[in-house]
Amino acid sequence: MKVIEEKPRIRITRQRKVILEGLKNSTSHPTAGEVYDMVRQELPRVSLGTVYRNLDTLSRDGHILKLDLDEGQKRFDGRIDHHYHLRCLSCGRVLDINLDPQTDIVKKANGMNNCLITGHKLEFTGLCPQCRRDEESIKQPN
Amino acid sequence: MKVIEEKPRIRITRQRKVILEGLKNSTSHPTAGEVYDMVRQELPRVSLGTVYRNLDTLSRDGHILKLDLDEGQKRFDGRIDHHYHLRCLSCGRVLDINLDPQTDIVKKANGMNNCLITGHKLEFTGLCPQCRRDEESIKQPN
DNA sequence: CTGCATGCAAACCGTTTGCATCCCC
DNA sequence: GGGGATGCAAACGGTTTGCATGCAG
Repeated sequence: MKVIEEKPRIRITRQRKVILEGLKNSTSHPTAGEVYDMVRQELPRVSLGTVYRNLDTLSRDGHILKLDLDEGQKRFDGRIDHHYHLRCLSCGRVLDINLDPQTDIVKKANGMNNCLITGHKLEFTGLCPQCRRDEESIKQPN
Repeated sequence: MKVIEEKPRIRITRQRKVILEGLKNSTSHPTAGEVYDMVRQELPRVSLGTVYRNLDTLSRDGHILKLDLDEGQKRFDGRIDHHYHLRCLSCGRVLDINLDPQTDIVKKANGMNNCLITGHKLEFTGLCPQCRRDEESIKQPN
């Protein structure tokens, strides 16, 4: 994961290393608070402000993604290629949806209203595999 | 959409009437604070709490939409059919995008990951017509 | 050794809520 | 008249920020 070395602007601190590696090794799309908890296990004296500042810096420099899904707080993603998410309405979990970026939609939308569309975000809602299974087993017990 | 008649639960107060009519006659997707300002012109003694409570009630009952786009605060929409939005990266304005709901995408995504997708939200980003024009006139002055 | 990054705590901002009063039905 | 709705103000939760100190380069 030679993400940081290529951008000399950012100073590599222990806090940053832990945050970035934590996110790269996770698919859980944690909130800032959850990242804070994670980092604290390795660096107990880290401050929440530092976590916020670094999540900001790292996302601004393109090392991570800052996700703003339909809930109060933001989430962070170590996977930075353009992809979509599902938010489970039952448990709140956020999962990746492996659907190729739908550039044709952007093309379709781009003609309308004389706008110039440069990006898009697609958020799915529904049930994650676990909750789906749970729900089905309630309705149809063996 | 006989939404109101079937739900006698909501009491029709002056505050609610002003909020709802204001939203129905607008396409600007105002924030709660902007709705507050609008209502205050008619009911100067209205409280911000009341505005929040009513925006909540009205959206919960399906009379308006609560939008959570990628910015700090939520916006509200008097148009309740499923449609998409563009957020202008230059001026922050939010506009409707008249693109039919892309149900085929949901179908495509639904097979993956064993999820059960029940809804989706599509947010475009780019330049609104005004800002697009402004930008072009800067680059290519006559 | 320089100045960006940190820890700490206070501030911030959008939103929610408790309570006494009001007013719609 | 009764109970939901209001105004007011305080509280809340996530996030940001000012400042003195620390540490990476």
